[in-house]
Amino acid sequence: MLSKKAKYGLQAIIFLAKEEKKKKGPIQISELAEKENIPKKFLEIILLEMRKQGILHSKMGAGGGYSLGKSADKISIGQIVRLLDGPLAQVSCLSKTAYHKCDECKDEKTCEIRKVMKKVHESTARILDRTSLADAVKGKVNI
Amino acid sequence: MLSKKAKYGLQAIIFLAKEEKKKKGPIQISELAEKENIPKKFLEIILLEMRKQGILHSKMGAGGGYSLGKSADKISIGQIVRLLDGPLAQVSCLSKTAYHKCDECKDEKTCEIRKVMKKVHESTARILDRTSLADAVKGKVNI
DNA sequence: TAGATTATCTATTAAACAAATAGATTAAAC
DNA sequence: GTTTAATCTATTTGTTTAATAGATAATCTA
Repeated sequence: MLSKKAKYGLQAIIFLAKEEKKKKGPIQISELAEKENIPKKFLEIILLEMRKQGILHSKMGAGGGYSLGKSADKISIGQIVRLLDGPLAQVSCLSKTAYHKCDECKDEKTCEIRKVMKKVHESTARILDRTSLADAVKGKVNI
Repeated sequence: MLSKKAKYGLQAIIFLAKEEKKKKGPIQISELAEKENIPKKFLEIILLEMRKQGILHSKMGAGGGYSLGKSADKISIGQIVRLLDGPLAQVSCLSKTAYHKCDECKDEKTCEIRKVMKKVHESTARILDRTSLADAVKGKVNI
């Protein structure tokens, strides 16, 4: 399951991507929180994390707010989910972004669990990394 | 990520499936715990849950222990994971076994997050539901 | 330059969940 | 009736999730 954090983050960035098209400058946290029904303070934390990764851009002060940090077709859904919820892999020995040998595992080569989850991970990563924010907004999912 | 519970459970049932072939009667929790390096008391809980679902069978008293509750080709990996870690779906509105409307969601039909995660869920469920315990033990994964 | 606006930082909290442990009880075999 | 092994009841510890509060820093406008 996605955490609320990841869900809120996705909702927010999708909202921003849609606004981007209207060319009306940055959106304030409070507006975003209200429109998407997300607890404001929690949203602050989430947006900040995305900004630190460069997928969002922010501006302080009057007339400030949040906007996309790069073009929506350069942001993948996978990147967002990994950032907010951690690795996509079901077992850490499969993660490319955060590899870590499983504690109990005797032999990665013969581990049956790993073998099954490898397929799951591959198909998940494939979909999420190939589908950009721009695609998602259009309702297009690349398999 | 799989929880330790699910990982332990899979390790244990795979072990049992392999033993089944040797036709040597049930395996005791303590042996299982030792061979697979799983905390015994924790393993008890896990095995019990699987027994209650009918995928394991147990026998008390001397000479007792655990064995598969049905043939390994009638147990899917998906069933085990769902049992121990809950629904496979990334968002509850996609789960067939535990459907639940998302709190914040305005319209399921147009939700972009749902649309992407639907594909992920479909491919995950496909793999895990089509791969039986017997397959997994053979190192075979059905896509 | 003062005041308003808006993001950012530091800190804290409550509740839920994950992971594990301890001890008593029940069922079966011999 | 003693031994073996699963089962039940209860508790504990630590971590994570989700959220809130209040102070601070940057930017705009009048």
